Amino acid sequence: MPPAILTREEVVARVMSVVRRQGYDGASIAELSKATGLGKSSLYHHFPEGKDDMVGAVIGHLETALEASVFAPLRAAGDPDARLRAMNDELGAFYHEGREACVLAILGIGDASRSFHPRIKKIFRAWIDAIATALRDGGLSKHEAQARAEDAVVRIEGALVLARSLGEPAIFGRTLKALPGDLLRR
Amino acid sequence: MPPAILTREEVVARVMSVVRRQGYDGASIAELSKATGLGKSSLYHHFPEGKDDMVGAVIGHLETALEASVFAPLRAAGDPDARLRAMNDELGAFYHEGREACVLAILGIGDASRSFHPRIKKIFRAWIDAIATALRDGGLSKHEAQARAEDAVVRIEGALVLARSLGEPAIFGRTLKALPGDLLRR
DNA sequence: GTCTATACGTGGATAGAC
DNA sequence: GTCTATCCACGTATAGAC
Repeated sequence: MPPAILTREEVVARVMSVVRRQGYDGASIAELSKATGLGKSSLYHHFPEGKDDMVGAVIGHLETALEASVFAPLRAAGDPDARLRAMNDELGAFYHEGREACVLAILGIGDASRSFHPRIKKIFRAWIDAIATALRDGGLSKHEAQARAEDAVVRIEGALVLARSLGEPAIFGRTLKALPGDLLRR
Repeated sequence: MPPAILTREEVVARVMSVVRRQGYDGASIAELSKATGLGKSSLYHHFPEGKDDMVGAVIGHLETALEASVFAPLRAAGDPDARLRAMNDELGAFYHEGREACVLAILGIGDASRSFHPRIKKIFRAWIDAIATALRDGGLSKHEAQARAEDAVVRIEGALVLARSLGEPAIFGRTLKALPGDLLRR
């Protein structure tokens, strides 16, 4: 196979796609090889520590991608309601309007991938804090902003679970749509 | 090993416990054997179709247990607020106050256990419908009751995801506590 | 950087004695 | 109903040629 058709980013994206659907244990090296178009040995060349390395790269991607496209805009200046709606747009795309599961949830729920929990935890914390910042700018008290931000992530994650479990992606869209108003209500 | 120390129910409960923590693919037969105290062959004696049979029994248990302890009480006569609080009590115990993950979510999110999706779906639907019944009795319109009931399950599942991902079981308790008031608000 | 070939453990599942 | 022993496929990972 010709060298380097895919960039590392694209490879990581495809690994993520498999982990999303199959979970950590279900994402076999053979599957990842097929999904990336790289032979097993090529995968090990790029990720010397093996599977943990591959999944770790996925988390690394999430850390930077979510920070750039979701968290930073939530903390930036501007109308809080608009910032929340911008988050919704990014999430809608990221989760394919509710058709794709959340890697954070898949890795966060189980004991299997416990070594990743600290990083998963940090991402969720950063997300909650970023939403809370927007809500404070919307005039809510520090305490109320934190509580509602937590509830926001709860609802987003829950909507993804239910959307996939029921085979009704629309649940995710409905949940997102209600968020800005509910969160900023006084 | 002496015969029949555990009833079938207890065996199924232990299988559930492993699936909850390890997921479908992560729950190996060896692990299930250890958790139940039954040798591999004994497990296959009780569940001739193998792993799918074991997990299927877990779902069967959930179907009857949730119906009896959660759904039926939600639909029964009585004060709607009290019925919702009774649900909370059951859920608190069932999920060990947020320390245990939801088997329905674990099996519902991924593609691995796709054959179980129809049954998972039915359970979630029954849950939403039962909550909606309580909310209609609380004076909400059919449409509003259905929408809020869906949101209730969204929040419960999301709270379980976040509680485990953050290692903060208390998130689950807080979410449950807010539910009855939020759902019945006019 | 990619490949083929392979090592070695563990996966799910079965045979057959007791 | 339980056990020991075993089967074979597939899991992760590595060796070494190109």
